[in-house]
Amino acid sequence: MSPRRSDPQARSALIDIAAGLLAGEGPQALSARRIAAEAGSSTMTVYTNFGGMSGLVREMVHEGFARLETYFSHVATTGDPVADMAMYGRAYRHNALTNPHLYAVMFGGASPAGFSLTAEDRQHGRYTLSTVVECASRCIAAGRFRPGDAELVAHQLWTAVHGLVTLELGDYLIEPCNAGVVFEAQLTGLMVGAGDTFASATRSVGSSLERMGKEIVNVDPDPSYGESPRHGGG
Amino acid sequence: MSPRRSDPQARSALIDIAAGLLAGEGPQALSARRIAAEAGSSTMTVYTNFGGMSGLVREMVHEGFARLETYFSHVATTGDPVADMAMYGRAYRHNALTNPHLYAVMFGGASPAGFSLTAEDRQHGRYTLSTVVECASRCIAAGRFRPGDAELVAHQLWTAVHGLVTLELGDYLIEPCNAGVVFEAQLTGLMVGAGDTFASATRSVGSSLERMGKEIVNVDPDPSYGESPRHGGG
DNA sequence: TTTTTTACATAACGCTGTTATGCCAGGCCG
DNA sequence: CGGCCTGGCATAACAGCGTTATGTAAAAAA
Repeated sequence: MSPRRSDPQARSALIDIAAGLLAGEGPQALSARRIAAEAGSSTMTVYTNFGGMSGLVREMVHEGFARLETYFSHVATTGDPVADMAMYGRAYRHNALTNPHLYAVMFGGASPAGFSLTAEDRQHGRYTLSTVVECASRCIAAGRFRPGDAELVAHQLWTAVHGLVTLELGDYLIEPCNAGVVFEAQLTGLMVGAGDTFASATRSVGSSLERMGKEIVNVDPDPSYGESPRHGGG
Repeated sequence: MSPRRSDPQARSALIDIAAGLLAGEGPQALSARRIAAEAGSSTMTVYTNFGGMSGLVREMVHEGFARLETYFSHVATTGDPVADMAMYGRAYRHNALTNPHLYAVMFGGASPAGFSLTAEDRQHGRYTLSTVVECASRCIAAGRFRPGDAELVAHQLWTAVHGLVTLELGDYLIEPCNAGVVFEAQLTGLMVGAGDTFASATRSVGSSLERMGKEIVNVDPDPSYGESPRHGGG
């Protein structure tokens, strides 16, 4: 139509269109032809601007993390680090529920078949959680969480909330196990589990935990199905 | 080649081939043509036996849950329900790490673009966790977990472990946050969070939790990106 | 103004799931 | 035994995908 040269807004325009398509019609609408048609151009624009669909999806993932960071930045510091932490959890879930398809692209790989994130992309995403790590540090410093690695605690919270959100988006959580109820219970349980009662509680629970071996890893119901030997035994 | 009629083993043979392809070469090898070529037949076999790729993928999901159930059945009952529960968690993670691609298909939707599970499929998968629910009941009955809904507790554990496993498979967890370390810490924290120390711990933590409002859900950094109004507030 | 760069449109390649057509081996019935 | 008929499978085609080669024309550079 109007082939203007070096249009700096072309990139963000395409990203916006792709985001709208993803939000409105789901992942299957994320095709180069569809995006180009929506933008009134040909599929080549995707390649000149992003080098291919992977590049565009990558930008959308960054956009997704940017939105998450925006939500995080809107969490008001209450002075109570534990309360702040729970708010970060709620913000995380709210972001995922508000942008379900985008969240699926970020973590679930609901994108063009052969797409996979770069290590740098994952690093970028993990960096978004530095806010949570800092909050965990504050919780520990305030004596509300037991002394330990703040990053470890933050990862515990992250993985737990991520798991619930993922299953919630996949419609795996149904009544009467309301996702919101499970979420709030999860939040409380995580705070308690990370809390200062840990040491005493470990006395009653940990003894059983230590009794457990790991012989389960030797059980292989059908070795012929064995996939890549990824399981290193952690 | 040898067009034998009504071969009841054709289905499982195709499933086996598909599972092997998925395990060996990843999700992108899961194509009707590839499977047919591997089976020495044409793509029509996929349609006569499964009605399409979705049907075959569905069967593979069932296969995945069957493997998980097998692992669960190999968890020896130690007499300590909390220890058993932790073992279920380890079995769950072990199954996911042993069959990473299959696990991704089960929950991540790493399958043909437009594929989605039926409500019955999810019900089927959830049924696999009834073992964990029973174990939670035993934990509660033994006074090791605080009184409450066993299904709720089981779902908490499930979502937490699932989240960690998902991020681990997606290479989102890196050193020094070793996934195994996070996992064991998560297990312990979950047991403590669900434990009988909950009531007392809530006294110190819950007060802050109750102070939190939910005003975060009103923050919308960029409404133009708003996706489907899925967020019902749980 | 002339040259070069470069973004884009067009068309094609190889791939995907899916479907219509036709063949041909079985089971069934006369 | 011979003819019919059902149905699984192979072949080929259709629509769509990501990607790429080629050509064109406009913007930047000389």
